[in-house]
Parts: sequence; structure tokens; C-alpha cells
Amino acid sequence: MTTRDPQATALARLAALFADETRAACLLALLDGRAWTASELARHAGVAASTLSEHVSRLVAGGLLTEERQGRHRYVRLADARVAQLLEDLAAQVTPERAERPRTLRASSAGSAMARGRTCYDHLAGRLGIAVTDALTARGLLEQERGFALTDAGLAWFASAGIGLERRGRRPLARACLDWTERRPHLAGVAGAALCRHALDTGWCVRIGSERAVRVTAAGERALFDLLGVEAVALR
Amino acid sequence: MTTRDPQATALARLAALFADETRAACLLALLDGRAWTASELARHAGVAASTLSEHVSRLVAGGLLTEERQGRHRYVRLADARVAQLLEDLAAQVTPERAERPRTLRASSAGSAMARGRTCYDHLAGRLGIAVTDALTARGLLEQERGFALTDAGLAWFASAGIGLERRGRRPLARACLDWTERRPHLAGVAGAALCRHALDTGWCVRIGSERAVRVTAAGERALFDLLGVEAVALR
DNA sequence: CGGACGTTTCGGCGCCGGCCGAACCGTCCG
DNA sequence: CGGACGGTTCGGCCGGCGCCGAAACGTCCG
Repeated sequence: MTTRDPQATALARLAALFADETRAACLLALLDGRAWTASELARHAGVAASTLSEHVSRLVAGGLLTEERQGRHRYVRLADARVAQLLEDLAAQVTPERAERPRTLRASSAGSAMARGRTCYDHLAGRLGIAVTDALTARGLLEQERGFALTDAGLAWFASAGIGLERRGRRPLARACLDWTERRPHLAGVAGAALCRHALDTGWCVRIGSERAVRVTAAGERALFDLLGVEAVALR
Repeated sequence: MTTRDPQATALARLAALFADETRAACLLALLDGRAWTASELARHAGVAASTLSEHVSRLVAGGLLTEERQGRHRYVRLADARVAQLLEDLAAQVTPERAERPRTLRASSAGSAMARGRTCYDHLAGRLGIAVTDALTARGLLEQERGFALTDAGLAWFASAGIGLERRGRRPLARACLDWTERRPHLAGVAGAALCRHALDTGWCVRIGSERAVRVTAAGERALFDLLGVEAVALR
């Protein structure tokens, strides 16, 4: 007891950052990959600004968030893709039991927009994410049966579509991310991020309001069908 | 504030299970994939049996552990591979800063045995795990550059070596698991588990004492060289 | 049957951490 | 310059949780 396992200590300390409902709500909100101000998070989580300030400070100190100060604002975002992945993994573990039906119509429609298409940190999720992942797989661009990897044809497809895949650090090119709403894996990793970025840059999708939900535009439907054979009906 | 996000609640509740040093120590110990009795865990964690009993009950109630009662013993193990993976992910996030040097000779030699070879829930890790993963990759049996997947040749190799790969559930055939000591990915998933099971069954490796560390036998060195070209020096 | 032993329950203690409001600090802008 | 506003710090309150030891329970075994 005098000599505790330092790994256990560190693990407990890390987990403690997630182990508070207010902080968890903030982290899940930040899973949209964008920077939020402290007061936005306070409103979102329903706590006083002072309370939230302390939470954010702990998350930053713990390496889960990075901050950028601009004038009187404190912008904060998830530190990196590793943190986002960890958060996804925890959320995925938890969501099976989230069988509760939404109570209000507003919550229900917001939920269905999220289920239709959303960002998951820096890649696409929801039926949109699944449709793209399935289309890539059906065309032999992505291997799912024996793991999760791009094929030769997949590499060529990204190149021909003008979507650059730059390897940086140890982040894998392709990675599976379990979809909360679909209960199936969708494409994450460098390729997932590049595809999502391209989709938003070229207007295939636009964000709905200030939340994580995205909507596929008419141009996007056309492009997804032309390039991947994604039927518009799969996005409804 | 009256209507809290149920997902945030569930996430915080799950994380809270990891957010205690004693529970974390138990979970890390259970990462050897075997069942421990409550009193073994109490001794390992350095707390009273009564204290540990409550911890174990919480972990079982939270779905992280499953229990088997045999007579007056309560055996407990990680609930499934998903839990083990989550634990690995959390541990991997934490270990980079674990730069502390071991203090005692005993801890140091135990540490070096663990670094040489160990099990990580149900697959091989440490230099042994890395050596096997590298050998598979070098021989074109495993694809790492574009994700983490078995190749056609890889499937054939497992079949010819008499190592069955039965897909059950959604567990991927091949998956990357970040090695704590080597800071590089090693093979996990169905293939990793099958390989580890085969290695222990056929006597390629034996467990050292009652811990997670494993030792490669002379027969194991021969087999690993013959089948995969693994040099014995990579295992030292 | 009776003692040993693994486990659990219970009461009680102490600490940590989340919460708020009030005061304060900096920045922005009219 | 002065008010508005975002953010932070501080003190104080409260609840939850981890810890223990004592007592009870169940099983095993001589």
C-alpha cells in the first residue's frame, strides 16, 4: 500500500476527468471537433460560469483539452485525435443501454438529424457515415472483413478524387469507429478525416445550426452517387 | 439542468468505475485475462477484503467484470474483449508519462520480464508481441500501412499453421493494440487471441509465476523461427 | 459438529470534489 | 472614460465515496 502501482494511479486520474456528468457533457459537445467558448459550454451543461471554468481548467491540465485565448474569450477544443478516439470508445461502450426514447418533439427531431448525419470529431458518422463506409467497401476500396484498411484501389480512389491523405505521426490511415446510432463501424483515421474535410469544403455537406449534425446538399448527393454510387435513399 | 443528457450521465458513471486507484489496480491486474479471487485482488491492491468486496460488486454491477462463484470463492474476470480493449486504450493514453524508473531490483526484474513478453488480456504483448507482429508484417501476412488487416497470405498462414480463426460476434479478425512498453502497435483481435492461445497450448510460451509475464520456451523459439523467421535475439 | 477461512454487511469516519454567489480582473466598445 | 461582458478566484456548503474493523454468513473439511 505504501508502493502503489503508478500506472493505476495515472489511469484513475485520467478516468476521473471523464467521471463527472458536467465534464462528460462538455467533452461530448466538443466531439464536434470545433472550439467552444467557456460560456457556451456553461450554458450547454447548465452550470454556473465559475463552476465550468474550474472544470475546463482541470481538463486542460489533464491534457484532454487545449485552449486558445482570444481577447476576453477562452476557446477550448479536444486536444487531439487520440483524445477524441478515447471519448468515442467510452461513449460506444455506454450507448447500447441508451434505449430511452426522447421525450420532446424538439429533442426527437434534433436526434433524428443527428442520426441522419453528423461529424464524429473529424470524420462523418450517422447514416451518412455508414453509407459512405459501405459504399467504399462495396467498391473494393476499403477492407473490413480482415481488419480495417484501405486497398490499393482505395488509395487510388482518394488520389483521383483529389483528396489528399497525408500521414502524420502515428495516426492510422484507416480506422474503425463504432457508430452510436447505427451500431456498426464507420471510417475514421486519416482517410475519414480527409473525406469529411473534403465534404465540408466542397459543400457536399453543411452543418445544421451550431451542432454536430450535418445535412447532405443536392450537390453532395450527386457527388456521392457519381463517385461512390451512394443512393440518396440511404441518407434519409 | 433539469433535463441532463443521458449519454453524459452514462459516460460519467462508466468512467467513475475506472476513476479509483484501487479499482484501476484490480482492472489492470485482470488484464491478464484470467479469473482472480476477491482476496487475491485485495492483497494485490493492498486494501481490506471488505473494501475490495464493495469495489468488485460495483465493477460487476457496472458490467466491467463477470463473476463465477465456486464454493466460498468469488472468481472474477473482465467481462469481455470490449472491456479489455477499453482498458487498454485508457492505459495506452496514460503510459507515455510513465517515465519513472523502477526503484527496487525486484520490481526492475519483474518489469523486464513483463517487457520481454506478456499477455495483454488474450493476446501477446511486449517484445514478444512486437516481434511476432513485425514478422507477420515482414512476410506479407499482415497489412499495417493502410490500417491493420490480415492479407490473403495471412489467412492461409493461419490455416496452414493449424490455428483456427473463428469469427464470432463483431470482433475484428485483426486489430492494433498499442504496446505500453514498446510504444508500437501489436496484433490483437481474433487473430491475436488465437495466436496467443495456440502459443500457450502448444508450449511455445509458458506463464511466469502467476502474473502476466510469459517466457518463450526452446520449442517456442524453434517454432517461431521456422514458421515466421523470428530471430531468438528479438525476444531477449 | 466445530473450527478455519473466504466473503459480505454495516456503522462510522474523514476527505475530496462539485456547486454556487460574490468579488475581482481584463477586454471590448460606445 | 465608463459600462458591459467573459472569465476567474475564493470561501463556504454539502453530498458522495473510499476506507476500516467488527460482526455475521456460508462453505469446506477434519
